[in-house]
Amino acid sequence: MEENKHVTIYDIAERLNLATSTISRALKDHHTISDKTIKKVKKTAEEMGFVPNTLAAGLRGNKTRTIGVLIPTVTQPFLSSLISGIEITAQKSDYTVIIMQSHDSYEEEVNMAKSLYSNRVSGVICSLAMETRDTAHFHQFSNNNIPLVFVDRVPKGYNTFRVVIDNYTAGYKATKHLIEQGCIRIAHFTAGSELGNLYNERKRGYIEALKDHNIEIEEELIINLNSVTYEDGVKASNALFDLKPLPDGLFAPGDILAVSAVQTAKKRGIKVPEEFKVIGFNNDPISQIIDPNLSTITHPAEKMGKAAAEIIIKNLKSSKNDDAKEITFLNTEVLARESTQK
Amino acid sequence: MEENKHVTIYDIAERLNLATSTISRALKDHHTISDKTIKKVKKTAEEMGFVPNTLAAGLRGNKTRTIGVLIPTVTQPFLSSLISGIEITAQKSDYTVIIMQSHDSYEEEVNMAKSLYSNRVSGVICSLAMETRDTAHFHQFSNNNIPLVFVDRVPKGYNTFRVVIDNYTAGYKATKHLIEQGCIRIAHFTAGSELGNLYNERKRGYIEALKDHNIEIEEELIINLNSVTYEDGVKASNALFDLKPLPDGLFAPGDILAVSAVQTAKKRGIKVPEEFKVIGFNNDPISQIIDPNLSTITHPAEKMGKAAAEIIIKNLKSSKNDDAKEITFLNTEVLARESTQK
DNA sequence: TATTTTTACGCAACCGATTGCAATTGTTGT
DNA sequence: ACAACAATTGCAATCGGTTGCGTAAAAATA
Repeated sequence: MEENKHVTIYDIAERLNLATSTISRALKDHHTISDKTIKKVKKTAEEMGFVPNTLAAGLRGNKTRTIGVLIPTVTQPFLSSLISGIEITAQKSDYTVIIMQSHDSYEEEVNMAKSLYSNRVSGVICSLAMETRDTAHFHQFSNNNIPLVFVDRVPKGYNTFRVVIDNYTAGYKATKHLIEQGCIRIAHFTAGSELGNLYNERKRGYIEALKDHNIEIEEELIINLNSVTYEDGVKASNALFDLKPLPDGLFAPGDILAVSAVQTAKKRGIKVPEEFKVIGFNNDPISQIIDPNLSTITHPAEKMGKAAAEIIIKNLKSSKNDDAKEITFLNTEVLARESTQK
Repeated sequence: MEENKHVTIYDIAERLNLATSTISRALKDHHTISDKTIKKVKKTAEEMGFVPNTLAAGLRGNKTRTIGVLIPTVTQPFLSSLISGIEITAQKSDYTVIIMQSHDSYEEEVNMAKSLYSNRVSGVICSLAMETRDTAHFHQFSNNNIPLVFVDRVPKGYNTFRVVIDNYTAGYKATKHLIEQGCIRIAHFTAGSELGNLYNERKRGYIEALKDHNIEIEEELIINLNSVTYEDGVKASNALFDLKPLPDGLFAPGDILAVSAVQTAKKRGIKVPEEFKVIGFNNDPISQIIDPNLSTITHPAEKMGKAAAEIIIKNLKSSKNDDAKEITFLNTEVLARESTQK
């Protein structure tokens, strides 16, 4: 096994009797270098198997062309699609993506933010951990002019870029859809109010839709879950089905929860959608697999990832220090499938 | 907005009237530095908000504590779980993970391998792209003593670490399970023989199991798919159900395919598992959602990720240049659920 | 008290690419 | 043929930690 040292521009320079500065410029098609030299350098670089050391370039230029992604986990369909979008866009502009999982832990998020900073990422895309209550650990980016984009689970009162959907409207639409399908006693699952309180927003939409249609809001139909997991969904569903006059609809703010409700209903002999209609959220793959197919709200994960990455890249190009950090809203729509059919 | 320059060890050195070498060593608890100084330095570093520049350290020390992950996509459940495992293990040893998606394209894989090398990753974990036929683009790692671990879809005839399951045995077990459940005409979906030919192995297991149980191998029951997708699964399923004596079982080497078969069967009025039993592969989330629940073969994604990361980290610690690159086999087992019930 | 051994810290080169400015060579104009 | 200018290329500093080696100060030994 050869212990090949990495080939550097010094090696090329020596071979061609040129200065490293010339090599460096030639490789980048700098206009002050003659075409002959450029060709010669590139050819030699290729021959010698030269691969630029991005560390050196990054250190010198103080820019790494790296986007740090800090999210709760990569295994949720929404988040893995988000990553996919980020990565595709980053790739096109020759950016590298570093991914870290907070596992919804505040402490890990803080450490990882520091780690990203330590890696001198050029930009950061983050979806907040559930636990996170304050965002001081992101100041290191803002203070150093490193573009920061929050996606989906975004903090309030922090002037940064945000890429989100309108959770209020989405919640409203989902609920309205149930009403239109004939539901009159509509339940709702919601989750602990975290910093990026998207569940609160969805709930708000739910409540407004009911109000607008003159349906009474019943507190017992709104169940608060500890976590958005299948297990907690089953618990909540059972609690729901224990109610005396059975609700006839459910707006679950996540497909996993909706699926748990559908399956629990089945087990208890409640027919979906005849007796009980369900609409989920996210359009996860499972929504099309489960029987009956799940009506749901689209959540354009990949688009959001692309949008976030584009914001970072654009912002990095035009180094004008925009103080206005716009919020990007992406559309959602109701996907009416079997689980809410009349 | 403050244009805070990053705090460096030079800043700390100046403030404390010490040399940068002392600062550097103090921050790492070097034994030649007095406890007093160490404490003082750490306190000051903290106060000044010092965050080490990993680029500088990486450049100088030629080690970045970064693991590059090169996989087809992050959105497949198996692969996102793999990442999760890698990331968890890396995190524990203070390694950073860089992720790149080849999208099953050979060309992208080549570029990204170069990009990882360019980023001077300390180690590489890769699952090959479908298109990939040769592995020359990985020599840059092997030649430079950068540990390289292939996972799941691994090349043959390349002396590197490999973390895999025994696809032959898994295929054998799956088929045997169907036989035990009473199937006598068992179909099989397989996919184009790529470099890391795990589908071939599973097929081999399928064939051997049939032979061992004196069941004739019928070529028409073995359907070759272009891609392992839901759409192609539906096509293959329809082809299968067009056969005159209907097969009574299917070993699908992926849960998506199995699900497509189950749903196609349902649509055509074929009862699962009464008339047609199906076993999948991977234990994807959908396997537990679909009705009937899908029997499947476990594929320990997270464990495989952890194992791969551990190999890299271990190998990096003991810099002894092991020429023996062991293969790690992880266990798989049959999860008997509804879709193969007698 | 003089000398050897520890202990604690400083000096300066180094990793590899980038870049402002200087220097050299080549062209054009007169 | 010579000045003026453009086209190329070289020099050397720089980014920020790291580390081998040297040295001063403190402690131990003679």
